[in-house]
Amino acid sequence: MATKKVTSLEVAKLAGVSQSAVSRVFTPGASASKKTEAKVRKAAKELGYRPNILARSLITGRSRIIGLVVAHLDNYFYPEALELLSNALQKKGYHVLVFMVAKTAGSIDEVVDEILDYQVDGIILASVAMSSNLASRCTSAGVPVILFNRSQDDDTFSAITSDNILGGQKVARFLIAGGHKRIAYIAGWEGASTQRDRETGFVEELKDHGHSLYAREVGNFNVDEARQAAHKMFSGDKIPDAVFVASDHMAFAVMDVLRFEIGLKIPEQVSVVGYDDVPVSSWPAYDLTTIRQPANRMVAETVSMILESIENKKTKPRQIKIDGPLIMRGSTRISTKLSK
Amino acid sequence: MATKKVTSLEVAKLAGVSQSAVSRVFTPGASASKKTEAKVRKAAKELGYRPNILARSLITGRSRIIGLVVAHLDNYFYPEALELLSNALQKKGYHVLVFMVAKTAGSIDEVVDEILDYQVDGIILASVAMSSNLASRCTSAGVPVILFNRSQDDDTFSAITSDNILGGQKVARFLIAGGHKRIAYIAGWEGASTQRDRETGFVEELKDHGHSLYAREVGNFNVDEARQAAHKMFSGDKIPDAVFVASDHMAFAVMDVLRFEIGLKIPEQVSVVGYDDVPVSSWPAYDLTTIRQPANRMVAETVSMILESIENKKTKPRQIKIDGPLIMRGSTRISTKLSK
DNA sequence: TATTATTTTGCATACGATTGCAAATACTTC
DNA sequence: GAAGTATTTGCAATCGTATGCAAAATAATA
Repeated sequence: MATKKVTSLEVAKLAGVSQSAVSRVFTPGASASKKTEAKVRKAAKELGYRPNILARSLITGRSRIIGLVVAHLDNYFYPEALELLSNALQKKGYHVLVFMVAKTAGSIDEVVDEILDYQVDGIILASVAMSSNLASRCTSAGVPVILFNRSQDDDTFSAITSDNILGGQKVARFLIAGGHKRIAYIAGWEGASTQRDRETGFVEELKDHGHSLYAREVGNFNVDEARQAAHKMFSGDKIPDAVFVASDHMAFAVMDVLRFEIGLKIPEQVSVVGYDDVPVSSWPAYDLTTIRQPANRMVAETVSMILESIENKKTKPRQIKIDGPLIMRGSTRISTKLSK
Repeated sequence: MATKKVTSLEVAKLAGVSQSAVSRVFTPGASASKKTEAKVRKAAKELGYRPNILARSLITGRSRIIGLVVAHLDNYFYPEALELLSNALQKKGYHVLVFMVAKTAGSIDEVVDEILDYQVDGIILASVAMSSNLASRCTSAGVPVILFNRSQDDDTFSAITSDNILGGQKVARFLIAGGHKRIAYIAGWEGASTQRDRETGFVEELKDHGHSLYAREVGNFNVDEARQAAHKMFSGDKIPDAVFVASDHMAFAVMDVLRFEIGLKIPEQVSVVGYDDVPVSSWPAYDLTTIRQPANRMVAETVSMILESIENKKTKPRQIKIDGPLIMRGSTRISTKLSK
């Protein structure tokens, strides 16, 4: 009934020691004799005492909270990443405070300010950009910032991404090797580095092999817009025979339009390639060829990097790109025989 | 460089007022004259001051943090719910601290203990059960607990769910009306109230109409096990003509098995119904008939209920069930001869 | 203008822990 | 058993903010 908070002082009284002794027992790396430790532990258990993390944070200056800013969870790559991140950080004694934002750049600064209010030990920005103005706020506050699945031109930030340029190249080589002649691209949101890199790698590699982009539309990483893009792209008489879609999620929408609205056979008439390798991609209904973003390795790098930055504020920002394989599935044809 | 924390004291000095004055300006509902408020605001902006939430929490006893415990994000209902929850709470000035847990009951108590360490103002358990032992810890700590998408037999907890019993009934009526004769069920994890309620409503309603369950397997809310269940269920010679699957996610797996491994036509040979109405259900490749869990309303109720409990500790626990419609799509046939 | 009612303000304390310092205790070693 | 070293312990200050209380300033009333 009475919402009683058990404090270290009460434990101390019960155990017959000083309050500092109690604190030392619960502070890793502090010295206490076996005897007092035993007494304190016993008293603590009896009262149900647990240290107040907030009070501890106030004095140590570390909250063991990591702020995570994430835009949408609609791309199923993020739930996966979030789960892995949270688990990995939990194992290290940290926890994740989640902040959702609209994609519009304006609100992000505001949100990061809120984050800083919580005295977080670090910030992870998932697929979100940040004004350099605010960036300096963070660094001057001593809070490391890491970009996850996004990079920014200025290398003031650490950033973890898959190797999007290389990924785009792989797709290009794969489609060319498959004998495709009219290769198209459906882009994500142009403000995203992931989008730009995927397209750059893809287009450059096409060019290097004497191909050029046969068609291009923009889907903005959005299912509805991807649908429209597919309609536009495949409405004429001379349609592409392969399309690289900048994310799996858009690719699913594109496949649905091609199959169920336009009536094209995949992969016989059109090959479709995505990017991310979210779980749905492997489901037989889509069976989508795609580039895998190795979420577990990306998360592992992110975690180790942010912890390192927390330990040692001097660490220089690094950009890490993690290579991911092309997962060949049934949405692409590989025969060199031409269909038209 | 110098990781300087700006404190209210520094602002006070610059503004030429006392520290309390600064505090009052930033404390909603405290009194300060226009003049000092202006001075303080100016100084604060100049120094980039923002109140330290942790220090504030220490004294007010409220952290404006809500602990959210969630098991897996693999069911795509949860990302959606998480996003809505986080957004709604953010609007009210709260933030979500995420704790991932394994589904095994043991670890949950441990996690809730960790949560309490952060002095959270409330706890939301998403699809997770809790020992009554721990429950009393929370209430005695004055921390309200709400179950989201799960209920527990003892009504010591507030719980928000969709009306799973009614949902199961709706599916039964719908399948019977569709003229199905051999109606089967693939269950979720038997430890979940959602599973039990869906099955209860379904089976009872079948019985009331003179039907009984033609077959039953268990999928444990798990894609792989759902696959196996489908294989088992549809391997004999006399197979069901309709199957209700306890979650959309499992239903997708079942559909894939039926179509691509067993070679059955949906809905001509088998009707499939799911539960949740996750976004994928409406995608043409699945086009799954399902019961919608109204995530937005569930979240709205959850938020208003937890805030209410925080304001007024005396509130009695309530169980709320929210009705969701059956969304009819292409995975089920509707008999032309039979009608009601 | 004098007097009272109302705000505003500063002082000092509290929230629940950590930690440097010095005193007290335990342990070695001769 | 005494002297010296290592360990444990309590005291007290501290982290950054909120808030009760009394004094000061302002507004309201006669």
